[in-house]
Amino acid sequence: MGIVARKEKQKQEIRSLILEESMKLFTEEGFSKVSVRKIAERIQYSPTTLYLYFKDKNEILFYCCESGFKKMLEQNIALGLISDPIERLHQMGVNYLNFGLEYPEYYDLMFIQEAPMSALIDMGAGWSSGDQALEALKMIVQDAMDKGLIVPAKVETVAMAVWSMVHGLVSLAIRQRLDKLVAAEEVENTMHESLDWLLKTMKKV
Amino acid sequence: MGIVARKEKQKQEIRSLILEESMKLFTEEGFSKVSVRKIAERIQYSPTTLYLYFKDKNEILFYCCESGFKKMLEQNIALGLISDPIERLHQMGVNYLNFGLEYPEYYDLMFIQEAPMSALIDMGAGWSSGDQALEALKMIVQDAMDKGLIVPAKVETVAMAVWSMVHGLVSLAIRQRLDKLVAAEEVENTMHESLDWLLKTMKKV
DNA sequence: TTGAAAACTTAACACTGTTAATTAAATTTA
DNA sequence: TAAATTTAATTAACAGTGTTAAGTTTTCAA
Repeated sequence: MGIVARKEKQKQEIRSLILEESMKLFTEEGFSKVSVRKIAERIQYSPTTLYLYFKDKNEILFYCCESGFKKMLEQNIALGLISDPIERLHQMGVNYLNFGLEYPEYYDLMFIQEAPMSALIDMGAGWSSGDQALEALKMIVQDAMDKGLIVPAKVETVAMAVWSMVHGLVSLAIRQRLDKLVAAEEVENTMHESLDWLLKTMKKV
Repeated sequence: MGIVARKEKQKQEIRSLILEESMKLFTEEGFSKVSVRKIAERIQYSPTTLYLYFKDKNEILFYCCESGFKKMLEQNIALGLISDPIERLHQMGVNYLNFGLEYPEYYDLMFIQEAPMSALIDMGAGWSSGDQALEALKMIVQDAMDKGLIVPAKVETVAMAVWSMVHGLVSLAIRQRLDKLVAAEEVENTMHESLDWLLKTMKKV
């Protein structure tokens, strides 16, 4: 059975090759410029070969997305060191903003485009990495409430509010909408001020 | 000079015809399905004729966007009747959520897609209708601060926070992300709860 | 009625995702 | 080892996209 294992390994290697090159194309040329043909050309295969390894383009995008989440979660490992829930939540928000502004193409894919979600539905799979991040958020909120740092409310409600706000900030920024509210060079600063404002405001006095 | 005026009028009529049919296509088939060829077919013109009336597709989308803003602003005329700034802000938020959930394709175009913004930059024009809505938001926030109903802060910071949150709610909902946090049938409800939570939280005690 | 200007269309380019049919390579069987 | 079978990859094609250049038809003034 060694031969069948090797074949499987080779198959996985080509899959990774496709995904790696896709993600390079991503960061280099942006979401809208990534095409099946371009990916194929880069890995020196015919475009249709990709369909032997992935159902369609959406599925490729989905897996790129997954790897974006890993990238994002890495930034959050240092968070455990912060004991104060509000401070931890704040740092989580700062990380979120920074990730979005530093890797806008990834962010676009992970939270704005519908392609990866369509793939997810087609595959009948779960949003494992995304769920993990949301679970972390809910736990912090719960923790803050348990310690009486914020006014009690439904955890999902508060988590949704916080997530929506940071997502709103990043997505409006990425899509050039925030510079309609403040001068372009002040956008990033004001984004952080808005986040600070939220956390200060929700903190029980 | 009557003849030149009539010609101009005819030209405007075809422009409107293009835009109207584009918007129908929009609400009927969704943003991603709108193509130059489909619009052309519907108005019984050749696809290339559209380029005699608009620079490119983005410009068409931009004007559709503008009309979306008009639709949105209409919902807000009754707002003037509410004297309490917080209550007014709340109702404005509710309207925003409702608009986004009722006309997701319009919302997509107005706040998520980058096409209309690219057109705006190409045209060197202003975001007149969008600016108007943002101005209204800032004024309410300022009013609330003047009346001592919320903690003083930079108006732009608070306005950005509020806008980002409602935009975050709508855009995450539209892109099927919120049902990762709450069951699909509870999404709309929880969205409103999150908005309520924000306004209750930011209200000075 | 002729000639210029305006309005519109046809043909084409360079792309896109995707499928069916075909060829080439690797592996198993006789 | 040679033939048969399975697997892997490719070519050709379809139906669609936005957009430009060149050609045609229509409109209107001299």
